[in-house]
Amino acid sequence: MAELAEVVSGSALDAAPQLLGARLRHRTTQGTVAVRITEVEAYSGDGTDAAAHTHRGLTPRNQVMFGPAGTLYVYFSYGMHWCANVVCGPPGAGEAVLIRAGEVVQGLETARVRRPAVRRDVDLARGPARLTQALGITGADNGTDLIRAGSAVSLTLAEPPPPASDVRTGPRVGISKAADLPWRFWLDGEPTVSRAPRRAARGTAL
DNA sequence: GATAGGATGCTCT
DNA sequence: GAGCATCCTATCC
Repeated sequence: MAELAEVVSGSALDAAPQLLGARLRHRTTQGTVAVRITEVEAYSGDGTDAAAHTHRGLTPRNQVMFGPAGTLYVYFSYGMHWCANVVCGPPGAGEAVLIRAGEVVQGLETARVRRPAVRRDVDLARGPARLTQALGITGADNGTDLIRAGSAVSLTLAEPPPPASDVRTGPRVGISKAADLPWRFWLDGEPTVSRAPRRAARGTAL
């Protein structure tokens, strides 16, 4: 099986589809919650991606994204939401994969307590901000090493990986720049995948 | 079911 | 001061 360190050391675009099906786990005093990742987006640091946080260079907020691959990059968005990314590429590349949605596979009770307004379990982590809420991830977890055993937040690749025939790709969601790039990846048929605002967006096979 | 609009505060120009 | 990698509620089919 592919090693996580090896996967994330490649470009975000290469790593993103390989992170589908992986498990993201957060251990806290409240309990451990884990999700199986069903939807991701790649953000490139090669200068062509105007939507990437690193597009205009190093800032205090995005410095983690310029760090080593396999690090958790958490940022605050819209004044109320946290979003989680996995840093990819060599140090200084400024690439990351946004974790957009997942299925809660461990700690269901804890996730429900954190998101009491949710009626259906498939909505617990459907959307990037919902996913961090269900896992209990906040800015305090920014910079966590996802590869090191013993970290509060850890990432484990799917074994076996999901078949390529189940992976779909299409335009990213919720951005205004470089919105035409098909750098969103998700698992076909998963009810936990967040839907595109408009148009059915069935996506294309990988 | 689909869509529109408000909430809310950090980040960078 | 403008712009967000969003979510939730209300309202209308």
